[in-house]
Amino acid sequence: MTTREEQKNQTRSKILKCAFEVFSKNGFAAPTLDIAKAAGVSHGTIFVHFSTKEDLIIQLVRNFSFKLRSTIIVPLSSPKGIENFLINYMDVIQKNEQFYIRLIGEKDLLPDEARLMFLNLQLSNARSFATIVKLQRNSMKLKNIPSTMMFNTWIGLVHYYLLNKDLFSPKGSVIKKYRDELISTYLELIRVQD
Amino acid sequence: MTTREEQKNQTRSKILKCAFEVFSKNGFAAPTLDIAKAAGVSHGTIFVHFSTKEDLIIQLVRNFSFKLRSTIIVPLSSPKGIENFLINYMDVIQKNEQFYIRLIGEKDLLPDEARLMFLNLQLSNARSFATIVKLQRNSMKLKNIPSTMMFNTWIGLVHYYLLNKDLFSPKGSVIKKYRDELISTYLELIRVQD
Amino acid sequence: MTTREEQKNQTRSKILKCAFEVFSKNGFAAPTLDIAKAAGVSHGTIFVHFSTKEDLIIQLVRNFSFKLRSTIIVPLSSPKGIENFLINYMDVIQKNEQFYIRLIGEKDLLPDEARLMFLNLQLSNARSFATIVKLQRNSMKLKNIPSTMMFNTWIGLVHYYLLNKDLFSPKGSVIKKYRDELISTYLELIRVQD
Amino acid sequence: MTTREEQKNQTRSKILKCAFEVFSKNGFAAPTLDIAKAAGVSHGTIFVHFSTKEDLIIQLVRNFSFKLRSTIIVPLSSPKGIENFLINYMDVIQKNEQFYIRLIGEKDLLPDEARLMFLNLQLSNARSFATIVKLQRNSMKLKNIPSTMMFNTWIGLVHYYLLNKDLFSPKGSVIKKYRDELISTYLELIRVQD
DNA sequence: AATGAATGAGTTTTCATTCAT
DNA sequence: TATGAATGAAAACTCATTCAT
Repeated sequence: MTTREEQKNQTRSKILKCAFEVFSKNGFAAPTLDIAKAAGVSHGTIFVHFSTKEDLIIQLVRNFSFKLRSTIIVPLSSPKGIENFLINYMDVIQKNEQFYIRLIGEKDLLPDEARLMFLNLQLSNARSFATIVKLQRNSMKLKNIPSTMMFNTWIGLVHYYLLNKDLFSPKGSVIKKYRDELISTYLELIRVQD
Repeated sequence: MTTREEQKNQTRSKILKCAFEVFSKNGFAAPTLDIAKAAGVSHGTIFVHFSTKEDLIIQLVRNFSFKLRSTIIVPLSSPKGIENFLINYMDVIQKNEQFYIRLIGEKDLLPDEARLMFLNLQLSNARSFATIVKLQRNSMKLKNIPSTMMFNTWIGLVHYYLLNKDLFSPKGSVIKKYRDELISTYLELIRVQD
Repeated sequence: MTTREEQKNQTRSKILKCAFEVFSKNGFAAPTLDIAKAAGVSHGTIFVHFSTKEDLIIQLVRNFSFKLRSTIIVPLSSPKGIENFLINYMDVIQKNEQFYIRLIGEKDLLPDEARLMFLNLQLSNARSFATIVKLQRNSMKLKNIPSTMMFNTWIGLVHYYLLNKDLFSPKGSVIKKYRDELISTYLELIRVQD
Repeated sequence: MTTREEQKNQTRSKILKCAFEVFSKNGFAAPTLDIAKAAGVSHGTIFVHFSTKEDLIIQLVRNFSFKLRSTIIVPLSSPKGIENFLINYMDVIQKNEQFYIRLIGEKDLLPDEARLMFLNLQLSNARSFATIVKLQRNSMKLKNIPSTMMFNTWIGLVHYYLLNKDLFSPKGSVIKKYRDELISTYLELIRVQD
């Protein structure tokens, strides 16, 4: 890679990084000029690397999905498979809580392609979860509920807390504050009591 | 009421009705001009009846909260109290599904006053639910989970389906399609199995 | 005059009175709606009595000019003619200080006709003053200066204080505060010292 | 300075110049769109260079005050100090007569900052004048009048002519037409005659 | 005569995007 | 490749004036 190309990549990365931060903080309606300022590049430079604001968002969501996908561990045959999955899931989200909140909260502002990618990520997670649940049914008596529903209940609960962060945890991370309570509640719910 | 007043009220109602529809369809960022067009009045007329766009939204949310409040029945001492509450809850939401979705999905675009009103409505519902749950514990064995968490799980699940309506039910009402499944799943989860 | 006509006149007077007050307080750019509210009549009523806002202002200035004209006394053959004129002039202005300030300060917002009327008033005053000066020259040694200039110096000084009321007397009347100082300064200036 | 910067400065200057002309001609209530048209730039361009209309006015008044300040000469120890000051004062005003008239006539439309700057300029001039008067008292017998009053009489007279330009000199410059008469009248007034 | 709801042209400001340098 | 000045299409809101009642 030539020096020129390297520098180009660096600029591009810088923009992506700063866009991530600006959008996390101010939402996807934040002006592209703010991103340029944050990245220390000119306004026009953004459009050298990304044809439109939509394109920038798409790349951002693509990277984000990829990162999440590669971070979410699916502990297939563990006896505590579900719990481990949930713990890991929470940790992953917590690391990019603000951006994740924007993603689920401003879904309708996203370009179609970005929305689809994020959707696919969730579907993929749902499938992973379903697999784990299936395996876990052996070692743990679970409520007789379709695994889709099981996942949706979980993700619904988590998203509810995330979207109402200002209510539940205005200052710090919601996930950090409620992680354990959410997990234990959920596990309690899906378990058949003896 | 004189004819003049009637006509004024009609215009006001027409604007409110059309604003409700336009916001339901396009979100709260929809231009006031679109509402004027939909209502068949001039742009200026909107500001004769509502001092600002924010004011219009506040009135809209006020009416909506009031309607919901007066429609949500709280069947205190029924043996099927929880189930009846949930059925009723779903029916009420279903009637204004689109607007409800905008309300929870574009929370951050709302004027403070509107956000607070809607928040209070949800808190009020949470309290009603808690009361019912307490009573129901006698006639039905329930999971040993704080009633707040019980409500949040329910509302999280429902909101998740609403916010992902395009995924679950792109054409018709999500609630109509999933009402029974959501209720039965939820009841199954909170019940202690024998 | 029939009762009907009486009432009509009353409404008209009420509007004129309130317009005078509103314009005094907020300037001629004040909305006609504010005047209607102050007068306790409907917005449309204003345009029943005055075809346009300009027309209303014209009537207002006409009345005002008339009132001033009839209040300004021209003490022709007094030995203290000039001084008496100045004292009276100040008193007359002071009674409607705010409106007078608007008139000289927002001259360019006035309809042509109104501007002309107010101009004529000032010309008439200038002529009166010239006459007095001529008579006074007998009993008092005055600077050898054209009487037009004498008047303009006086009115310039007074208007300067009026237009900078916020500087000279932000709370109460400027004229009240500076009347004596302005008069004595002026008299000192025009007198030939021995 | 690069070509780019030069061009930017040119646009900025062009806007300032045209704003100066448009405001001079139509007053500060003139629409920003008119300025854009006069400058041959798009409406948005104005707001690239000036964050708000108020900001534009502030810059304009700042430049104007600066120009006036640097042009007004204070001939301290001259035997004809006062006369020279007045001549120079008139010349300076004459160069930007229209704008100066708007400034004193639409004072209340100005942003606070602009009003303050122009006020300070006048105060500064008043102080200069006071100094000159003090020195001149040696070489010329002057009326026994506070120097503040001396300045106010002068500026009152000049402003009166300026504000009534349409009366005194509808076509050309008032100052040009009346400069000498105003100065000689004023000098005659403040002098003690022997 | 009085009402007051409705009109619509006019105003400032924002911001993604373009393009000459 | 990067720059950043310039663009122009919105968007919310104001207010004198009209007209059916």
